[in-house]
Amino acid sequence: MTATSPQPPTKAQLLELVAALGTAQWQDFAAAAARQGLTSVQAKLLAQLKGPVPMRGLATLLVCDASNVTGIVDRLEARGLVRREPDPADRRVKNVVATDEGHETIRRVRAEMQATHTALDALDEEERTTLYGLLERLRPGMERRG
Amino acid sequence: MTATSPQPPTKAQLLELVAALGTAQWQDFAAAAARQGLTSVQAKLLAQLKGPVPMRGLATLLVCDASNVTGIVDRLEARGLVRREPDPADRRVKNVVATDEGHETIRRVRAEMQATHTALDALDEEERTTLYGLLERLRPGMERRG
DNA sequence: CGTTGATGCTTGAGATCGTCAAGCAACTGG
DNA sequence: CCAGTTGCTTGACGATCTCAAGCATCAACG
Repeated sequence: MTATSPQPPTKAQLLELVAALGTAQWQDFAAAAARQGLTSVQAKLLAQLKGPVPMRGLATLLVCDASNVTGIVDRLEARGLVRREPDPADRRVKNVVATDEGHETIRRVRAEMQATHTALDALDEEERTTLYGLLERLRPGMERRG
Repeated sequence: MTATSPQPPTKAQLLELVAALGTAQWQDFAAAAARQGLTSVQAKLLAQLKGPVPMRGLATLLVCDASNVTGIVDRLEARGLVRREPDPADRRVKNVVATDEGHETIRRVRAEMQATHTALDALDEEERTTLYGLLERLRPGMERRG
């Protein structure tokens, strides 16, 4: 059935496959987060904190209401994984920063996404380069509405 | 910057890109579902119903507790999008079936995932074939734990 | 047949997630 | 100084999710 040039997949098939892998990866992430005692959303927020980010910025990144971020940060802060710092330029703003323990925790989550790591290990360097290129081509259409 | 053979991406870069696209696609799906008055989870459940599926099977497909499925199906049933039918072979089992309106609703959700459709339209047939092949190579590592 | 154990589903309690409306503090532009 | 905007929090409420408990049914065994 498979020669050097198989039948091109329909858009529906491709869409289904992309959805399936997206779901699988998300659940891998959620499971890894749970092992660190975090919900998926908490881990996702923590993953954004390479530097200080204002509450409003987090709401934008997570595509949710700002009032929702308040609660998530509350719980992370209660566990010592993030800190709220005043913004020197605007006293309304609170910048969220990951603590050392926060950074270490999200590093562990990423390291423990076994299913994803295993899957990526199945590709050689050339295939990864090709895949990366194709996915980058998809990105422009995906980010910021459709 | 880009020659015919760019530097191979690190696994971390590839992982980040996969995660970003997975997130974008999920939010595209959630937005399309919301336009039909559904939450993402309700739409996701509805998307599984090509035929009758027992409650327990849905819990397995959605990777969640069976008691959770009860509530989601309750709400879908109250809106006439699914039905619970007795299983002729096992009176404990209730099979969930999408109604005509349920099928039509999930069809509309899929059709309205504009960002995803637009993104896929950016690829030509050969690229889609290549991408499909690579994603299929990833699947074995992703499904069923890692 | 009857008992024992496993399985399918629901219920209730409790936590998190998510939105909206309202409120206060602080910035911005006249 | 004043009006409008913006950033964050609070409270109310619904949806999602897990766990423990309960009921009905099935399967297996004596």
